[in-house]
Amino acid sequence: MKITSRGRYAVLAMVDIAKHGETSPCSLAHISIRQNISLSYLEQIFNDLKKAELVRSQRGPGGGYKLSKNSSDIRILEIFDAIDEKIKTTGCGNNPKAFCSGNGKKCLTHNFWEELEGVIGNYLNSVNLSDLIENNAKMNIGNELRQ
Amino acid sequence: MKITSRGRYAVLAMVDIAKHGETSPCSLAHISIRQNISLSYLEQIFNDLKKAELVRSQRGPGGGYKLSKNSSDIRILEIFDAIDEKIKTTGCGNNPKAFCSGNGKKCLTHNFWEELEGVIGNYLNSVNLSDLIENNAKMNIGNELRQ
DNA sequence: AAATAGTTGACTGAAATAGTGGGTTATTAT
DNA sequence: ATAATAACCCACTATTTCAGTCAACTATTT
Repeated sequence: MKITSRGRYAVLAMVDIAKHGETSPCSLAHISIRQNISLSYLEQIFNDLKKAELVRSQRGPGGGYKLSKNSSDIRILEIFDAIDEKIKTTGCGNNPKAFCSGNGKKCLTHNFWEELEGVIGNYLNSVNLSDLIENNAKMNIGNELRQ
Repeated sequence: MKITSRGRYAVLAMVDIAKHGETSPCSLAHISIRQNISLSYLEQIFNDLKKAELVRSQRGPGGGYKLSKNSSDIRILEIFDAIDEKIKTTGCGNNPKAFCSGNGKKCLTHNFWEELEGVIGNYLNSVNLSDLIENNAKMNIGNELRQ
């Protein structure tokens, strides 16, 4: 069970914007340096984030990206959906026409995997960007400082 | 976020044994047919399950694998651990000596990913093999039959 | 002795992932 | 106007992981 770098980067970059982009937009170049993520890779990711209308872009000097809503209104699950980071634990992808074994029957573990997907999805849906920033602020007391 | 086939197969095969191997051992050949999993692949997986002492083997005709404990005493998380299906959502793997960025600092999202790992781990630890069989029996009422 | 079934290790094809690189277009500041 | 900036877009590649195969060997039972 792993998360792709793409997924991790997307969330990290969004937190970065939530933190630094309150007033003026954040350029990908800055995010790239602050969070140590390849610029070209960020471009691809933000293409998707923009399509999903989680961010707005501004071209030219002084431009960059801003969140399209309040940071407390952007849930991590939305970011996952935007970049197509799927939560997929079943083998069949829940296609009711061709369950697990392909013979229309669910395998012995199908329901369990679906429940696991639910557990993960619920958690990702319960956390928003502003939670992450607050959590970080709390944890920083007596801990390493974060960028 | 995906689970590997290896992980899915391991749990599925263990449920199969829990269901069919009460009295006499289950051969991998039978599991292979019933659950539609490549025999050679199963062999690799059971090598690990045996090392972790989740199953006992019996060679020769009539042989096969049996659970080494009661099905209600085998938690899904143990199976994951046995076959090295890691729950890994951080980028750095939680190595305290070289966090996320490699400079000793945690990234902005590190704590969040760790919490997610906790949520998933807790769930996998809360379910055992006998739960899966019972759940299936329940769901079968008014649902498709399972193999 | 023959059949069964676990044990072991090397190897392969395919797919996904992560990342690079080059060029284009819009906007802003000088 | 022009130069700088930064988003936008597309094609390509290297690496890794995954899933599965193949072949040979050993122990056990009938």
